[in-house]
Amino acid sequence: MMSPRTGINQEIIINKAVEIAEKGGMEAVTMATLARELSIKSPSLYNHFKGLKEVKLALALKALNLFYQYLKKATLNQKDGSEAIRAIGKAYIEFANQHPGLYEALISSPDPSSNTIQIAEEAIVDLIMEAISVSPLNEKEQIHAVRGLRSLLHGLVDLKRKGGFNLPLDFEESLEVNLEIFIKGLNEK
Amino acid sequence: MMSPRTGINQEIIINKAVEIAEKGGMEAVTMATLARELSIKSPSLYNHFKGLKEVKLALALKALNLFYQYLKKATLNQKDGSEAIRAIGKAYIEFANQHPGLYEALISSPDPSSNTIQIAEEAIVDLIMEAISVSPLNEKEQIHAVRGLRSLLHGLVDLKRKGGFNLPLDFEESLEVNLEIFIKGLNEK
DNA sequence: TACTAAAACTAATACCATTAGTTTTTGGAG
DNA sequence: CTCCAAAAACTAATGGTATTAGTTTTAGTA
Repeated sequence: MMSPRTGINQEIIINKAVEIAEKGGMEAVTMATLARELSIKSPSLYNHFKGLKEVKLALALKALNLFYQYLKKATLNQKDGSEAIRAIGKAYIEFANQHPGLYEALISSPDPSSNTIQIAEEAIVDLIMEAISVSPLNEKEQIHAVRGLRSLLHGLVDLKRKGGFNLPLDFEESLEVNLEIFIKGLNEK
Repeated sequence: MMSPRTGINQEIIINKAVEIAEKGGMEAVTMATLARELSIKSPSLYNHFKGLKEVKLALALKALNLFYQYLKKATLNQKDGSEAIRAIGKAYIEFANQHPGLYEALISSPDPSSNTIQIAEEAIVDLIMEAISVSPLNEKEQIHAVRGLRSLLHGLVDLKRKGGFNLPLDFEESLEVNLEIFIKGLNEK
């Protein structure tokens, strides 16, 4: 089906990229590192991807889908609104803690306007929307609130990773307190 | 006082780095670009800074102080808690919109454990703390809430910049709705 | 078995940061 | 007023990165 000389392919490259991102973060995902780890020379990678950006885009897509699966699992057991929000918040931070490299990959897509990326993001947004749609807000406000919850969670992850939280105060507790603040604010009309 | 051959100095370099960051983002802040813009050769920069990381640290510090001044001004007119939170939130997003390169610089300090950086960050945290200290939360919860507000605002900025908001919905409105959710959640016990 | 196309390769270019070693310059000491 | 030492510039070189062009290898298919 693929004719002559079946060697490395896109899937193999992206799997290796996942591995490298998990070990060393996005900074380690380079054509040079990929080639070394795959025991080929870096120009050979251009037979499969146009360049590093395209590799990172495919990696972002893979990471987004893994992230979605993780969040989905966490919300499977039917829960009411508040519980669903807590479950999503907890899962979001768990994923980012356990897979910092993948989280970095999915958040720093080199081309956010890409169709495939937007579709994958939409699935996550829909998941969060379900949890929030129980609130007394109108639909527009609910979409704003989804942005708010995503921003809160991403902000917590990103500021923590960048050393923005210096006071000796438990991070998990910060998550819990702020989820409660968000839930209360959402339901108090 | 500085003896022989007074040429370029740290201040001049950082001012140019600010200029470059404002125009082209942190990606454009390189030793090569700095040297070109200052009409010197890049190795000469090493007479004034140990390397690019040190330059970026000094730039982050400068950006943090400018950011602090901006937020400070926005909260000068004595306001009650909720109004202060709205003012800080608005100013935070304004600064990030008007100076995306500086915001990027201050948030991506190459060494968050640096003393000078931590002191500058603390000033900003204190500013936000003042606004939040009106709430009925205990002190520990208030610190968590400061983290929450910072995370919400940073998340909004960062997700927007990275193309994370695709629905045709006004960004400023997202800010306003989520500030109200936060304020309500903060005050409802 | 031979051809073809994919996938590897080598070689080269053009960036980047950084180090080592050399030259230039100039304020202040004599 | 001269000279000298130290600061700040320079050149040259190394090694890292992405990428392009052109060549060789290889394996499935005709």
